[in-house]
Amino acid sequence: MEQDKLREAFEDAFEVLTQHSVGELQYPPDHKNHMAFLNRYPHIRGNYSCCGMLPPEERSYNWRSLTNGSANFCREESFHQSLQSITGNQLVQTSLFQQKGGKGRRKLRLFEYLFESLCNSEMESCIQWVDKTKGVFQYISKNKEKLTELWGQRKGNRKPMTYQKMARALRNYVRTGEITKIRRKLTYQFSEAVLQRLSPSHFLGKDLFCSQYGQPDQEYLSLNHWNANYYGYGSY
DNA sequence: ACCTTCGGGAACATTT
DNA sequence: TAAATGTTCCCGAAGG
Repeated sequence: MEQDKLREAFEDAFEVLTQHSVGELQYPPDHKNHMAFLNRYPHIRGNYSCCGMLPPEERSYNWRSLTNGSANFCREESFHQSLQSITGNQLVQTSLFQQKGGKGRRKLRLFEYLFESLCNSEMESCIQWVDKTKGVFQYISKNKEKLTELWGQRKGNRKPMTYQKMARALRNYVRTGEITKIRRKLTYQFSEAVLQRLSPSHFLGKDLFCSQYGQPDQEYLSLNHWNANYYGYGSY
């Protein structure tokens, strides 16, 4: 009984944490890891509301829930403060290159794959940060096809993925506001809401979003304001 | 002129 | 079944 509760608590905590990271998810295989995890992050105790996540049965992965979730996440000061002890890398490494078996597994999305690649030093020759804090990144012209081919393989596409096709998918992101195109060759920018989801630690210390004085609805305004500046990257 | 990059329409496929 | 999320193909434009 006690073990079941502990296990549930861990699963909640792990999911909460990894939902704000990137990639496909997997529960660790044994209970030792559960315990080690909880000991390492005792502030995360399997409360979905601690970062605005819905319980699994209510959760949907559309854009609206993503932005709402990140807004709620930013309102939770205690969780915000707790995360200060976790680096972006730690968050990423918790779930990168992993798969969640069993319930609720979802597809890896392209922007998650891009973020994952940006955090992977082995992909530096293919894609790099231009301004990590603002989520601006750039494909490396010479090797970008390697990155796209790996994406295609990972998705198990019928035909090889190309930059042309990946860029087409990115333009869909531009339409939905998840990514903006920077007026610079091969350069894009994650939207702030996407960045918050992928790596909340990006925003630690940014009073723009996590201020205790901030109003929840302001996120959308600030998001627009933030994106409105994207033409200003001509100096890069 | 050529190549690369960009932008979008449209049909189609897969997953949730 | 419908919606979400790409994937694939195509065409034309812009810029170096």
